[in-house]
Amino acid sequence: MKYDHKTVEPKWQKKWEEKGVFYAENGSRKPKYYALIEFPYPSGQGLHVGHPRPYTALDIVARKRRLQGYNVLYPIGWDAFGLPAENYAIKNHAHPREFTEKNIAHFKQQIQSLGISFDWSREISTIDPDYYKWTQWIFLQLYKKGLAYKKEMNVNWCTSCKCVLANEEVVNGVCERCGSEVVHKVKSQWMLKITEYAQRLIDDLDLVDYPERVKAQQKNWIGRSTGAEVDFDTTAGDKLTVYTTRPDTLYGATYMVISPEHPFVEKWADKLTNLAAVREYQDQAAKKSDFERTEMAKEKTGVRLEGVSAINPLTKKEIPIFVSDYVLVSYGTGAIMAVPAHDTRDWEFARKFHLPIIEVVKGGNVQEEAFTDCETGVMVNSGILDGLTVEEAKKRITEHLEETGIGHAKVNFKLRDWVFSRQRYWGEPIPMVYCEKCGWVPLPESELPLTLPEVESYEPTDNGESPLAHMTDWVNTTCPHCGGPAKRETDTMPQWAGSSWYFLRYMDPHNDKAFASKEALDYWAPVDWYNGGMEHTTLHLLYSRFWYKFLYDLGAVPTPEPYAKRTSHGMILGEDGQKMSKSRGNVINPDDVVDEYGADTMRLYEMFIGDFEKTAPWSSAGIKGCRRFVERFWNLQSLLCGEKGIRPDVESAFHKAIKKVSEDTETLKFNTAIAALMTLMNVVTEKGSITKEELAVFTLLLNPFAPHITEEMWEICSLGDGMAAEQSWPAYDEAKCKEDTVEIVVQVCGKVRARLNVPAGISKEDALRLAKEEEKIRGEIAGKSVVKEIYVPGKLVNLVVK
RNA sequence: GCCGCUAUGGCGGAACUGGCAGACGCAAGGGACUUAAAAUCCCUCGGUGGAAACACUGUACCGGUUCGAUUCCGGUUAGCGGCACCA
Repeated sequence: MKYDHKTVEPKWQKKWEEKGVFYAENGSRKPKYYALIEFPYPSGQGLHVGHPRPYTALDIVARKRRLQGYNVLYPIGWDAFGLPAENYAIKNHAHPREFTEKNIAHFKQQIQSLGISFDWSREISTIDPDYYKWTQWIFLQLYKKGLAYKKEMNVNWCTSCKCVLANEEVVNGVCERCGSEVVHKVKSQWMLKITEYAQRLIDDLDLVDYPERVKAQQKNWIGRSTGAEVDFDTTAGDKLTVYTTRPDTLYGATYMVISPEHPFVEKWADKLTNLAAVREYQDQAAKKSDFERTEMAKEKTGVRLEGVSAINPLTKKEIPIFVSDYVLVSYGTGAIMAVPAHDTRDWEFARKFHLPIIEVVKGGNVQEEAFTDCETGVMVNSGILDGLTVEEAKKRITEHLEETGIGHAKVNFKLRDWVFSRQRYWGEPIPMVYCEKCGWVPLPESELPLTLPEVESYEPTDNGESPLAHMTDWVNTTCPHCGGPAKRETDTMPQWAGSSWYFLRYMDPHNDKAFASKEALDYWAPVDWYNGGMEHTTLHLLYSRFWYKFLYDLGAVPTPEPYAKRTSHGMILGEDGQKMSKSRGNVINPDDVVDEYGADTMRLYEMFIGDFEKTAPWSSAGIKGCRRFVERFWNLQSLLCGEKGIRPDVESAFHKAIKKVSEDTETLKFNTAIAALMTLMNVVTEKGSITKEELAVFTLLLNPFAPHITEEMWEICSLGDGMAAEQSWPAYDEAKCKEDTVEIVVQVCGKVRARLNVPAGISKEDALRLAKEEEKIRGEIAGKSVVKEIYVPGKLVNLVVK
């Protein structure tokens, strides 16, 4: 009796859809459960075998929750704006929308063939004007609260995409997407003040259940540090303010450095006797790309500002000021006090420029290398601080700075504001208008959505303007404020905009009065379980937490954090252990797998492949093993016998399996859950028969993993009323998970010497007595004295002899 | 350099809270069925010695704690991910 997945799988997919079994209900009185996967970007390549891994994992959770009586929301949509569609459009003179919609249709058909229990009635797409109306609406709220602003700034510019990038999108000095060189350009950009939320984005990680590595990465990225700002007097008269995390080393500051972009260079121009050399250095620094700047990091460079010097506020000594690109304009005050004895970079610089190195923390040899240890040292050469530990000195000096007005304690973050404009067509238009008289004016909310106009050319311009800039009819408008002539913003939003709030739209996707109703938000928020890739930790995950917190402050959402629990899946590699790619020729197409083995086998295999959180190589032999399991399950119907109920000799096997599967599906251990089902299969086939009740339990346990074959089994064996998907999750009895007799191990001095079969509840005394009576053990302990007896209930006896 | 993580058979991987290392699956070898093959079923399967019972040994490496360590502690090595001149 061969199992034919090609007729069974489409049959059930159709039935589920017709009956709407997976539709979530708003306003239900049942407890809710919201499971979420990252909505895909519908690329031209179609579905990858990596996609079904997280989809199946949360599908198992969602299906199990439904069987447990929850009203489950498990939605999907499309993150459909994005560069590939625009590039395709440029190349083929087609509209990016057509291309994207074709891809969506393809993705949808592929995903539906996997039997994932998504609620398709809530499908959304970020390119839908009814959707991006609310993306624009949120932007307007940010603007109204002063969290969106336009600023001339030095931005990352991808030379190939001809577009600015957020800091998060620059990886090793090149464009994250295309790998091309990234250079600096001064441009006027819309910015979002994510820095305003830096502290809360760290603090509220305590409220959520995320993997430690995700929390650590976000904290790292936000980069909080504590220290002090200190004012140094200069011979030019101006105070030069620096930020330092080591105010304790202030007595050791022997020179200062400002970044090449620091405004004081301009301010002091007429006082500098070597202005030409300084200008030359600034020009060189400006020309360097991020990549070059990182490469050059090995060798320190710089120029002294001749004609101006600073005064160390504690030692009152005059110290030189340098300009060097090892100081970044964007962090702290763009200027530092250099303490070569206790900072590696300052030490290198001091060595190169023959500057004095003064030890202020004892413990190392500062002529050999910088001593940066904060734990062991004691302060020296430091006036009021002498004899204190570093920690004490930090506290003492900060008090002193505040008393004398020289400085104050200060917290700094590495996190930068979010560059929000893109010089591209295929994104949400930014709903802002520029009026000569009124400046930037937001579009009235009643005019949303501001839709994308049809253009003829999608080619971005070399001067850095969006293709929309050519659309004079669209660009020229009237000022909503004064009614005079005005121009629209022609930059669009980044792809991260639509994905920063999509999970809220699923709660109430057809609402035209609000992004979601209060009732829907109160019922569904927060997301109970959100699974997604590690690569989004400092991008999407951080951005969406920021937007959600902003909405929380507006009173628009009910909880401080959007996602109660976050997990991450590992990638699926090619059979050769390499990342799948066309050029390596190791790509597995999910359509082929579904066609040959069926969706159930594919799902089981992707869950059985290994630790869910780790990468795992595809194995075509491995998937055959899962197909074998599916067929063995199918053949259980031939073992059906006339007996009733769950029979005593297999009862504990069933209860153990229910327990194991129930628990493991909650902790991402899908591989061992399936192993438990395989073990149960071995027990049943060994026994050679199965009752209807036993088969019903088996079928329900397997249902979340392999939904199609289990529905078919449920139906043809008449295992109960309705569909398998409409039943209740099997319950186990802890007492019945235990066997009547257990095998305990008898060790002598920690080495296994015998095994005993004893009744499960045996007492310590009986176990020890039986162990000592055992033939083998008697021999081992004869003539020796037992100095210690250890008994671990139901597991082992250990006799320590001398 | 900093932060986080990992290391177990031929392979993917199990092992609760310190208690039988290698569950489950794959591959391999042997056998049954078959004219043959596929499929299916049965047996073996970390290493060394042994016909076998069994013994010794074994979870990257060195050391420690413990009756007992894959698990805890200290150190080393290798690999993965993130950040990186952030003062």
